[in-house]
Amino acid sequence: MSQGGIDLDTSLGYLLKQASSALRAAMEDVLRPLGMTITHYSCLELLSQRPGLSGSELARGAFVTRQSMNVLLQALERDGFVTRPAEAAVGRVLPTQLTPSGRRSLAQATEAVRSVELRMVGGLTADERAGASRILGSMLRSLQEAPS
Amino acid sequence: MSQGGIDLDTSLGYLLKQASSALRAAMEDVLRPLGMTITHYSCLELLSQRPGLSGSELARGAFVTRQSMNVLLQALERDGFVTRPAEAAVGRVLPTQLTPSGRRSLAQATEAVRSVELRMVGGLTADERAGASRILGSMLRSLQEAPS
DNA sequence: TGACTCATGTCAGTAGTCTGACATACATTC
DNA sequence: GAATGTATGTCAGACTACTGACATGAGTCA
Repeated sequence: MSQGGIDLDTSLGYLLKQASSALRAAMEDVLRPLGMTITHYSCLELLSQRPGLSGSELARGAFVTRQSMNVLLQALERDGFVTRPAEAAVGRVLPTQLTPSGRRSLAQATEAVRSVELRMVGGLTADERAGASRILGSMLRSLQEAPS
Repeated sequence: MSQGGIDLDTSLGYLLKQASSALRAAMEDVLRPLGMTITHYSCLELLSQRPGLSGSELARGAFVTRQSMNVLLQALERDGFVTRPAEAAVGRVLPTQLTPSGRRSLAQATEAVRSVELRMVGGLTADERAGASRILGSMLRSLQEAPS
């Protein structure tokens, strides 16, 4: 039987949460002037790199439920940033595409987010960045395994 | 002028978000059977290690607003997990304490969360854990600096 | 002392996300 | 072919955490 709690000063989990929270706050700060939320930006960025993604796939990529993504997609479609076919060609999947307007909107946001990411890794060497990538990947895979 | 978006496959920011999201999901999975949310657990764990913290300090430690923490504290007080003086001894600060009941409730949650953290760092060597701590700390400090 | 700034606790309203539910379409299995 | 399981899109309601706002108390400085 272990004694005592989890030492927050040395816990990797708590540090991970701190870093992630700071990143989220920094991204919100630069996206707010553009009238964009993080989920909003994530959706456009995903569509830019993987055109034709379905709503469910976008939801997984942006770390929200497909219901939440659906609400966002309807707004983005209404505002002319994305297009979806009225009916599914196969199954129920509705492949989504960026419009030119959506691409323009994304371009500003990408620059803003890039500046945040550059600031975040600014103090790291190339080796440290590679190490961070490898270690975070290992932590991610371990967490995704079946719980003991 | 930079061209193209942010490559999600190599972005440290996206990887950080993935890892944090997986950690959150894993913690929710083990805390749900105990009828506890992450914020709920975080509040108790903070109080265990730093008795007498104010609501605002707890909010910062748990990464929520002081308004949200206030709602939670009122519920925890009502249910007998924490106690707060009816009036502030100095300023407006209401120092919060765990009750024995709160301590018992926390003990189970701590074990559950510890198992998640152990699984997360299970594939890492001691050197890698130290490296992760140093690198995440650097990223956190960089993000907390004034925006360029 | 008085003006100013800052931090805290709290109330109210709002926005974003979640859970629950249902219908539909494909894949797998017997 | 029928049954089952899995994945998707969507609607509705509930909930969580947020922003905005206000009052109060302490510290700072002229």
